[in-house]
Amino acid sequence: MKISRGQMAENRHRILEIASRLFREKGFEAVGVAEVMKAAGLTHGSFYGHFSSKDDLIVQALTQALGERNGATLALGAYMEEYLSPRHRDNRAGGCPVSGLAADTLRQTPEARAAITEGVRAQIDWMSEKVEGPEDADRRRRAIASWSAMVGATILARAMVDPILSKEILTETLAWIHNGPGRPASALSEPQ
Amino acid sequence: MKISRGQMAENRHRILEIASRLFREKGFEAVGVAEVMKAAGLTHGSFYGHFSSKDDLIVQALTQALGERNGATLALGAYMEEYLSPRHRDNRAGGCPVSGLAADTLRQTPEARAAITEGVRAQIDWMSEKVEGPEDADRRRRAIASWSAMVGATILARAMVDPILSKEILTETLAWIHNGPGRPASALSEPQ
DNA sequence: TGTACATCAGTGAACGCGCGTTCACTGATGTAC
DNA sequence: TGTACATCAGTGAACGCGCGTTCACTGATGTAC
Repeated sequence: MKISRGQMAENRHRILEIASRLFREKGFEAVGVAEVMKAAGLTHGSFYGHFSSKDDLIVQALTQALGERNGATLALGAYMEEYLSPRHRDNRAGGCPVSGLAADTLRQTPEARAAITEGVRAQIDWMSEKVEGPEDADRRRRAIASWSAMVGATILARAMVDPILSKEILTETLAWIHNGPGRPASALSEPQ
Repeated sequence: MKISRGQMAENRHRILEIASRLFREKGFEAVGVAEVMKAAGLTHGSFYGHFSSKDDLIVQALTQALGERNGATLALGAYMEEYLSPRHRDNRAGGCPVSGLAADTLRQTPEARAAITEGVRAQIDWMSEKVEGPEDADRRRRAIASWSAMVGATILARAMVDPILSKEILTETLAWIHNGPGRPASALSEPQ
């Protein structure tokens, strides 16, 4: 049956929210259209009233997730600590879509890759402004390298079966990007 | 028809080699058993004479790829330059299985995750020996952070649709991990 | 060394299943009067 | 404001397809004598 326009907009928003979380948790390929719609409390048939295809949903969900910019209000140091915490490592569904989906997106449509490209560009620009350094080029370099390390460490820490190695990757990467070489790890606050 | 024992061992080796390349190129989920067997010049039916399941193939192929340790004979600096080169970025099928498959492996069986865990552990140990630093703990920290940055930068550079941003991620990450902060990028040799 | 036969790697058709997508239908919404 | 009807979001069965896996069969290999 037909529903109100406001209800329909709400439904679309809920589908995107749920799809975004499921994609981050399981990857694009492992999540089905029917699974998303069921989790949104709808049947799979109405999916194509909202989106033209699963690829379309992927682009929309990715764009929305990238636009939310979770911890962007934090200071850079606090943001890095949160990003490289066990909490973020263990929160794939609600975590950063770049570390959760960058490797998956690489094999998706050009539209999806374009979405994550702009997300990464915005992230690097934002970090470049916040990071310390004598010149713009130094700050941008440090932002790019730190961001690469944050994404890589998160992906590696999530893949490890050994919790000690997993935690070590997070802690040592944080110490390196945040404090630079030479500062002892014990001087850092230990999250969790 | 039956074939000789030597032929069978050759076939098994060829299946693993091809599977390893296809997995790195397309991901575990996007590569089918039939596709692997066809690429190996066999029919899909004989697959289960070599492996107990697709999950078993994934573990075997991952273990073999991780064991090959491509550039481990290079000096660390040359290894980093090669790793963060456009050549390695564009050579997914023949490239490092960690940057190619770590994000995929996270959602695989515990056996596959255990395989990549040991690969990462060996990589960190190897880099810790080669890296410069006053104490063991400093060297290990630098190895972990550099490795995280190499994996993250490779994944990000592969996902970008903008070739300038993609190259910048590689170049700036290399400059940071290899030379430390402050050294101008222009002082680096430019691969390709 | 030569022969007879058991072994078994590979073949190819078939299976059950879940996927993305389509479509005739339903009935509440929103609008024309 | 009240009524009649066109619109269209959602429903649920159905589709074609490719997947991982199974299995009866084939015929070259390897072995017992």
